[in-house]
Amino acid sequence: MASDQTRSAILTAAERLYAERGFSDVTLRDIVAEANVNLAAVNYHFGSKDELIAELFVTRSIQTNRERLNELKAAEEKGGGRASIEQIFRALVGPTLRGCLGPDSESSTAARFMIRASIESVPPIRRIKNREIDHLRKFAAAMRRALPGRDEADLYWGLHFALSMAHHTIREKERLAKLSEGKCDLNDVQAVVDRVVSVAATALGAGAPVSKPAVRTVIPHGRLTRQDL
Amino acid sequence: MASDQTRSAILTAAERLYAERGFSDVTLRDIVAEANVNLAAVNYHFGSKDELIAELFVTRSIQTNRERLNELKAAEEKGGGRASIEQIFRALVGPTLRGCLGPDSESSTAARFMIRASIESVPPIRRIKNREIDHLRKFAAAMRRALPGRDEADLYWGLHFALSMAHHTIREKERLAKLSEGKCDLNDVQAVVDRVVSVAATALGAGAPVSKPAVRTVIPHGRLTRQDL
DNA sequence: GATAGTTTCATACAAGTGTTTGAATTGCAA
DNA sequence: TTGCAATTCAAACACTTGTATGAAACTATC
Repeated sequence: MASDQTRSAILTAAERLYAERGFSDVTLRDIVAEANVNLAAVNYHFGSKDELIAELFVTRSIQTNRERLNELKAAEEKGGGRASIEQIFRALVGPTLRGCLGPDSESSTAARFMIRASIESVPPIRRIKNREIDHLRKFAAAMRRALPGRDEADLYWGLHFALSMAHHTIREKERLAKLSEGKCDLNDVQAVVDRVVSVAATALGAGAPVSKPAVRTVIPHGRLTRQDL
Repeated sequence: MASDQTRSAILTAAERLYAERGFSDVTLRDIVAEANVNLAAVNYHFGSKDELIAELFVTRSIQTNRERLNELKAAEEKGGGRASIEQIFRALVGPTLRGCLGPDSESSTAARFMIRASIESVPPIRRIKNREIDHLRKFAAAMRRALPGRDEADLYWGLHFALSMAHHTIREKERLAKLSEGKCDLNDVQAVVDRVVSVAATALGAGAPVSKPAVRTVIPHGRLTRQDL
């Protein structure tokens, strides 16, 4: 099984290059040059370029989804099996926004990679995103528990809008900063999360948002367990 | 000047193929085969593949932006130089949503092309989108007139969220339909527009949304005036 | 230390890409 | 009809791309 040295060198180099220059501008030859490995190593270790990209994306997605579910679970346990709608939305959009915005989003390769993935959307990543539905259903279920009797469509629209605001903020953060001439502070992640949660919750006719801190640890790339995402 | 027949045949074929199969799957050879013209015609008439894509996108963007501004202007004139925040949001998201959602979005090549452009985001299109800021500033100005004294950042966030919900709904309409198992009706465009406007306006602390019909005419492709977009 | 399995390597492959070329053709005006 | 510019065309160009190959180097086991 050797040291996996080559394998993780490829992952690290690929993530950095994709984060910096985007998927369409980076070739396998760029990656192996950066990683100081042979060209054939990519196909040997990953099978194909697309599988390499998929593994990069899955690794980061697993982390985000785990954080989301942890936060949701914590909120529900504290509330005796039921979380407030604000807590649910916070668990949904918090991890993503904290990961892709904020002070270290410029320095963190993982964050910049995920932003690229959000903007460019190449085929292997699209395929994975399509499997995210099961994950979202868990949040829909939590919302149903929080707002019983509420029209189902309203709940889904609320979930959808919460994700809309979070993802679009990440995708277009530069444009928003330029448009607002810096008046919208995208570095204050806490405030951004509060705002998104507040708007999403208000749209559902719930109360005012609550504030809550959170931590984030970064998974290094390595052999992947891939329990799906 | 000849008949421009070749030129518009290329535009038509390109838009259809891009709409159907996406940018990454369609080559110039596919396009010229569909258009029954010579391969070199693309470079002769457009200069490059990217300029062809840019022209396709600019044509449709001009249409959307014109509709937006017309609707905004109409609302402001009716309100004596000041439109309500709901009217402003409606003018902003209505044309896009009507164009990309609704019954004819499956049949309309233009609509499917714009959805592709929203999902895939290739370089020439990204470059054009970056120039959209001037256009958005006009809406920011209208919002300032509608809600004088309101914090500037709030206004920009409101504008941003309105666009977030509209664009994300277009991008992920299939996922939302699947997630909600059809409970979210994306064919009722009027209702979708109402919902987006309502949420965006509520987020700004304004009142309930108003309802308003609108018409849409499709510009055929042809020689482009390109007064920017 | 021989053997079997894994990993690395240089190199070639095969195909597809947008673009260019220069000659043919067309259309229109003088 | 002639002349000239605009357009079309077949062909090739010049690369880049991801992938495959088969020998070499390494590693661990017996």
